[in-house]
Amino acid sequence: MAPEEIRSKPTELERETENGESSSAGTSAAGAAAQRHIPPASLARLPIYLRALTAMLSDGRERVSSEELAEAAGVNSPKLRKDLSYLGSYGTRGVGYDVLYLSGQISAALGLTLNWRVAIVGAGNLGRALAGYPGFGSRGFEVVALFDADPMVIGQEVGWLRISPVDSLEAVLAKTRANMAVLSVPAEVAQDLCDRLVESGITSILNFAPVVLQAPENVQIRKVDMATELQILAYHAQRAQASQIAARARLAR
Amino acid sequence: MAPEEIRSKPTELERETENGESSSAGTSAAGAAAQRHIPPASLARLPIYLRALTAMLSDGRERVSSEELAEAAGVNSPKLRKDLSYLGSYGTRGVGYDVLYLSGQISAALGLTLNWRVAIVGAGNLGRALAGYPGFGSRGFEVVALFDADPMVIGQEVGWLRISPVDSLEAVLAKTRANMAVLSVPAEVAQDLCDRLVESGITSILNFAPVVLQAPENVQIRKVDMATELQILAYHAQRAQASQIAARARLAR
DNA sequence: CGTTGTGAATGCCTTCACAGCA
DNA sequence: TGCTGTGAAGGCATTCACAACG
Repeated sequence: MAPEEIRSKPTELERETENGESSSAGTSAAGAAAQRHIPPASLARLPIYLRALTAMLSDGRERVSSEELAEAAGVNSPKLRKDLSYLGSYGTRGVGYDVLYLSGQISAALGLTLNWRVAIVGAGNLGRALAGYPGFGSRGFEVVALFDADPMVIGQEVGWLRISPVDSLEAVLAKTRANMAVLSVPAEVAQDLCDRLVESGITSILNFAPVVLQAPENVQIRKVDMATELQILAYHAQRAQASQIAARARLAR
Repeated sequence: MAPEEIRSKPTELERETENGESSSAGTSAAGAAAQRHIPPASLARLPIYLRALTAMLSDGRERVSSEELAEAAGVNSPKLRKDLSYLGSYGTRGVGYDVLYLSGQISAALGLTLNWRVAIVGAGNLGRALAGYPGFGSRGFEVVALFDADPMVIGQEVGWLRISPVDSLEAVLAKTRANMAVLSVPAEVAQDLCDRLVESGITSILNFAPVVLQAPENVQIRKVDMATELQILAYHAQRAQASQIAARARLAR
């Protein structure tokens, strides 16, 4: 359980600055993350950096500057450096960052050294796409269960998994010791299944259904919604179009 | 082409306040949106409000207060009101909002009254899931083409569409007059296809591939990445776990 | 009288410039 | 000398309280 910290550059590292509560003497942190809290906006970019670093690693790259990494991640370099500074000082001035070391540190900060056991609820095209997504396994995420309600698909195999009946949700979650869930079900049943997941002790849910889920606040819910994204694109496209028309009208005048 | 404005409460509406450039005399706006610019954070929430309103409409609901709508959308009511205020004053003090009217106004602001013709590139499980997604058609988005590179799937039918060879991308985009694209292809080929889309005049792209795409800045790109979302969940779950362990350690002391 | 619309205050995110260090 | 790490400044976003108004 307690994740080994990936090291390769043993410099100053120990930081005892707790996150506010329980200050005073060193609680010394049972191996795992006693890191201070990362601002949400920065947190959301860390996976991007990690992905870029991983790509560099497989290219055999050993060092990288903030400038290059920022470019690869599509941000500017001061932003990148500030983001990394929330984790610690893992670079070398005048040189740059060690690719392997930095990726290890980001992984640790994100908690990817732990074993995440993901249950996917809903085995339609989307659920199957997710189950077969290669990006999962490579990052400490293991899909341990796949559910559906349709008797026609229950029992089918997808990759290494057999689709379980959603009736047995609670039992299978317990047996597989899943600690995360992905909801890829129709909107109408999403809230009900969310409730059952929460009831079963799941506290991290990724929701693909186009509804706002209600859950206790100790449950972390994130949503992915392509309709929303398309609508935002439509807004910008419409504006671009409108200002083009306006420009043409100005010319014609 | 020029979208009809959905009306049902003809009050003060005309706003000529252009977005900065081209001020002076009334350019009078060719029917469409001459609205002022909406802050990104608010913009991202409008689709959620719209979805909640649509659900209320189909429940036969006619009026709603900011409090109720906020609840349904998972935000607090001052935030909702401020967001709506960027569009205009569409409520009635002491009463609330007309559900139909407000949803029409949000749709118009987002540009959903125009016809968006979407091409989906990549017909794997994800691409098929997207092609069959019911949320598209209902919001002014029409899937007009579906591409794949695999000779085994080219020619297959998905819903009303036949899968086209990606070799004919440019030709089919032109013929179908697509003005938006969704990329649901493997990461390795995403940038190449993005380039071809841009070359063909597409300026709005929704990217599901786990790479940062490079494109000219007049091209709007949005990304959806489940690996990123899961990693953010992992971060929070790990923290919750860590602070639980810390609490237990404090008790044991 | 109840609910919207909005200035003002607060807090968070980003940018910038440069100090600090290998 | 060159690149990282970070305080300080500026710009958005959110919150709040209340004025405006049907």
